[in-house]
Amino acid sequence: MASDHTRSAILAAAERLYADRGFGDVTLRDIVAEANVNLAAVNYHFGSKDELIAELFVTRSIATNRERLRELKAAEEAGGGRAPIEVILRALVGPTLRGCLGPENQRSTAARFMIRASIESVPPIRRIKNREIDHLRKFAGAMRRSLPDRSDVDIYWGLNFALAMAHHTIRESERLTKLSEGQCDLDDVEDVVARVVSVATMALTMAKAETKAPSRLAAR
Amino acid sequence: MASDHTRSAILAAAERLYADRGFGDVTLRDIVAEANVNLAAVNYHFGSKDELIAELFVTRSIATNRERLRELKAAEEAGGGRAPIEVILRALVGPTLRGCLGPENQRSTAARFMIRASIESVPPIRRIKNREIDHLRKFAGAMRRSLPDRSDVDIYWGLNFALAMAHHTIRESERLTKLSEGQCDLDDVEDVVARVVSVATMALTMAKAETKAPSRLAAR
DNA sequence: TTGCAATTCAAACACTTGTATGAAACTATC
DNA sequence: GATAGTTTCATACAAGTGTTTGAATTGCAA
Repeated sequence: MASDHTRSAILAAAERLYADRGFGDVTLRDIVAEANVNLAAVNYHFGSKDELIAELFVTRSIATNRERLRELKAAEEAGGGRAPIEVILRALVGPTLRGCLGPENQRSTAARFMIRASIESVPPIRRIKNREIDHLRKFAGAMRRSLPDRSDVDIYWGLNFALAMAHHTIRESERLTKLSEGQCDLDDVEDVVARVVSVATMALTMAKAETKAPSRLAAR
Repeated sequence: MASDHTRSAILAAAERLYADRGFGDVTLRDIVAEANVNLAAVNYHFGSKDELIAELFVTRSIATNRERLRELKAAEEAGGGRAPIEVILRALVGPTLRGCLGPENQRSTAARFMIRASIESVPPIRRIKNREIDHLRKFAGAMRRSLPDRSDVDIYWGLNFALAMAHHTIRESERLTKLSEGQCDLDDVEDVVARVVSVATMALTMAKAETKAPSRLAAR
């Protein structure tokens, strides 16, 4: 089998470095140094830097999507085709939050890599990313089944806001800690998950009577 | 005064390009081409590329912060020291959303540049960014005055979520449009503002009884 | 006009990037 | 153990980056 030691060493090193420092300032030379392999190995095994990134993203994307869907599926079957909205939202944002926040040694390289990918949107990833929309559509479907009275538009907005809160909290966790002078405990991941899920649930279940009322109350 | 035509042409071109394409793939040569000036002009007038970016960011940061605070101040004075939470939130997220969404010709280069800066977090900007925390603290103060019964932690989380929804919606507007197949109308900016403000208000005013309840309902 | 400082310009520099090359080392099959 | 195919390696390459240089040009004061 030729022991693809080099190949997987490159993949692991690349994922770790990208997760830690972003795509912007990680060079092939950084990666091969971290992986203890020769510079040319990347092009030999993957063809190009972009193809390395693409493979990394595709692999992780499939894995985490399958993981999330499994959780969702289980919840829906347990509820006879309908899962409570909180459970759906928890399946959507829980894994990512748990993988990116909390005690350092419990964080998942994969989750952090995926967050980077969703943030920086480098060309090779942007080309593939449509896949994620189909994935989100499945969640939207489950949400619709869970809340048959809400309009599609409201469902999509709720989904959007849930992802917004989760991703932004991950991205800006340092700023929130600093702003709150440590009062917001981002190491208590389950509390963070609960907060995000709670607000997203409210967004999806509360009446929106006064939503459109004072259009420009504060417009100067 | 020597007619700083070149200087301001560079600033304008850089801001426009950065706003459109991000810091990642805009080179000095792109900027000077857009500004119709010589390549060396950037280093002559600003010292370095990083100092150009820093000046751009500082200028815009001061301006938009002053703008937002003016709106906030006015609202608080009109309410005798306390402004309704909706108005505060609207002052926080309204200008940015209006500047980045809506009809193309109404979008603001400044707002789009600031969003890029808050997303990509390039080194010269990261060094200055502490300033923004002080700015957010002022909003947190107003929110605390508006909702004296809420804990500081809840205030900070509400602030965090409001910014999360606004920024994420801007960043991922294209995806939301695609996901909802056009049903979510991101050109109707006032509707977007209303939705963000509405959810953030709920997050800040609703009781949080069940928040901490089912910690790992869906954990496999 | 003359002189001097500020500005512009074309060109080159030093450096980093991803990629390509061809020889060397290794591995497995006969 | 010789041989063919795979993998590794040091090195070079071409392109792009921000920056520097020193001469040309401009604008303004004496």
